[in-house]
Order: sequence, then structure tokens, then C-alpha cells
Amino acid sequence: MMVNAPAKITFPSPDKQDGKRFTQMMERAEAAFEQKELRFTKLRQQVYGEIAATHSSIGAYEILARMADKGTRVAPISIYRAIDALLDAGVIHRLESKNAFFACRRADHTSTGRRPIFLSCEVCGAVGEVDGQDIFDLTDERARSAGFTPKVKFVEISGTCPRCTGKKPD
Amino acid sequence: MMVNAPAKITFPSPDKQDGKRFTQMMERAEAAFEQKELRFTKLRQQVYGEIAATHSSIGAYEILARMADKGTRVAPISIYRAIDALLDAGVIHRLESKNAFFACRRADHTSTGRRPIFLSCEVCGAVGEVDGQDIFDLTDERARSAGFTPKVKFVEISGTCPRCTGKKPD
DNA sequence: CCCGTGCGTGCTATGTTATTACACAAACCA
DNA sequence: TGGTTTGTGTAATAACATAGCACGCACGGG
Repeated sequence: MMVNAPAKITFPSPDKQDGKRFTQMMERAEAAFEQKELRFTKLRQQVYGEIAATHSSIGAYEILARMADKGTRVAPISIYRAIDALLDAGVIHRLESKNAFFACRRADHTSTGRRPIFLSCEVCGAVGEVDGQDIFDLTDERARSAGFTPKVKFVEISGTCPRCTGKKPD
Repeated sequence: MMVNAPAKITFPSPDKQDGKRFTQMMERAEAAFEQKELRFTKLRQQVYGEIAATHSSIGAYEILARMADKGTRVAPISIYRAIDALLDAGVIHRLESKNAFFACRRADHTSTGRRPIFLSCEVCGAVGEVDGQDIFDLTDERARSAGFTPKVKFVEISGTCPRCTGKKPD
């Protein structure tokens, strides 16, 4: 048993092969839409592109502004509708504590059914995901033992990411 | 060992002795301010009063409106400043998933240092608190094992409360 | 073939939540 | 008493999110 093995973490890495990674993310997103029988339309691709292109979380209006810079001018509601579809497809997550969105960097949520908790860096804004299925299981149990029927759960941690503390993971 | 004992839960009870409970809450809030060497000013009392008077969570602008109904007309910023003080004093909590606030019903957070998780009912809006220190310990450990230094954490569950499912707790 | 239906988008307007900047007042304390 | 800190007032604006209605396009049944 590897008791203190570092948790498998998915933190976005700036400055490393961004182009390649971006393309991969786009392909994975497309696959996710296909698998769920949802349409990965042009607008959704653009919105996802903006979210995936940042290494931190991004607000709806920031997406709007960046798209406008590139010549695509749409109304807020259109961004929100695209975001809803991306959330449905599971390719982005919503960060409740910041009212913002970030690209999911793990391929395995849907395949394994294990849900992640979110780690949001206060310094650089990066958002990481670590497996938190046991945590969700525990909260579920706790809620039920209080007679509460849980439906949607949120677990978010803000603090300092490995890069910003100087401490390297692995 | 009471393995499956119901978790100690603090859910607000409408229709029972509201006046008395309200006064108690006011007194406890006052004590909390005193202990922290913060000032429980008139504005803060009013804002706290509105939050404590509801059994569910309440938004800043709803507080504003209710105070206006009672003749106190203040700017949003004043509400937010009072809310900040109340959060500092630990007498209210913020529900991130709803951008709203609710009165803390447990006297013991600061004395025991055990932090609660929040259970928010989708039907009646009531927000309950159950001890979640073990859950926070686990999230902490998970974050650290990923090289992340946790600072602020929250765990929120939305679902159906005991009263709204028909199931009675205890 | 064309029509209905479902879905996605455009457009306009509006609602909701939160903050910035600056001035004044009250309390606190040296 | 004068300086500092803390709290409040006022005005404006930023940031986040939704409502309501119309139009276009793809797809399948008749």
C-alpha cells in the first residue's frame, strides 16, 4: 500500500506545449459531445476554446470580451447557453466560489464515475482537480445520517498551488 | 460506539418560539462580537437581525429591501460591509452556491474549532449545518498530498431536508 | 416534397450580485 | 487636543445572469 503517495493531480501547465495540449483538449471535447449526443457547434467550440486557452478560471464576460477581440460579437445569453452545454457535456466545470468556469483536464470523470474536488490557486488563478470520490461519499453519508437527501455537492479549496509555493509536487 | 447514530444537525425550526430564539441569537451574536473585539453597531445589528429572522439563506439585496420596508434605507455597499463584519465575527456563513448568507445556529464552531458543512434544502430553502471536521481534514490532506497549500475550504450540499422529504430525523 | 418539431442562435431588455472611490463622522488613545 | 483607526454615507459602475420572443436550420413523418 502506498500510503503517502502523492495524489494524482491535474494542474494546468502554462508554457509547455500549449498548442498541442489545446488541440488534444478540443478533440476530447468533441468526443465528449459525440458520446453524449450533443452538438459541438461552432459557438460552443469558440467558447470552449477560450476556456481551454486559459490556465485559470474565466468568467462569462471575459470569454465574451476575448471573443469580441477576435471579431465574434455575441450577447451574454449566448455565452451562458454555450456554457450550459459545455457543463452538460462535462468538459468544463463551474467554480462556485468565483462564479467562473474552467476546462476539465481529466478524461476520467465520466468513465470512472469518480468526482474530483477543485483546488484554486489564490496567486496564479490556476485550478487543479484531484480525485475526491471518497470525500463525496463521506459527505453523502453525513448528510443522510442527518435525514437530508443530498443531490448536488460542492467541494472547493482555495490556497496556493505547487508552482506558487515553490514546492514541487511528485 | 454508536455507529449509525444520527449526525448532530442544526436545522432552523420555523414556527417554534421564534421570538425567544431570535433574542437568543442576538445575544450570542453580541457576545461573539465582544469576544472578538469587534463592534456590534446598530447597522450590523439590523443586518444580522434580517438574516437571523429568516430560516433560509438570504441575499444582500433582499436584506436591503426588508430594511427599506422598515424605514432604513442604505446603499448596497453598507450591507456588504456589515456582512463582512458578521462573517468575521463568525455569526453568519456565506453559501457560495447561492451567493447568499445565513445565520450560524451552532455556538460551538469557535469554541471547538470544528467546522461544519452546509446542507441547503432545494424545497424550503432552509440551511442546516452538520459537523464536517473529518471531511475538512480529509480534503486538507488530499490537497497537501498534491503539493497544494489549502487556506479556505467549503463543502456545500444541496438536496432535500428532513422536513421536506417527510422523513423525520432523530 | 413539405410540414411540423426540436434545437440552437440572435436580439433586446432587464434583473441580480458586488465593488471602487472619495468624503465625512464617531470612537479611541496618546 | 490632535492624530489614528474604524465605520458609515453617497454616487457610480462593474460583474454576473436571465427573460421573452423571433428566426433559421436539421431531421423525420406523412
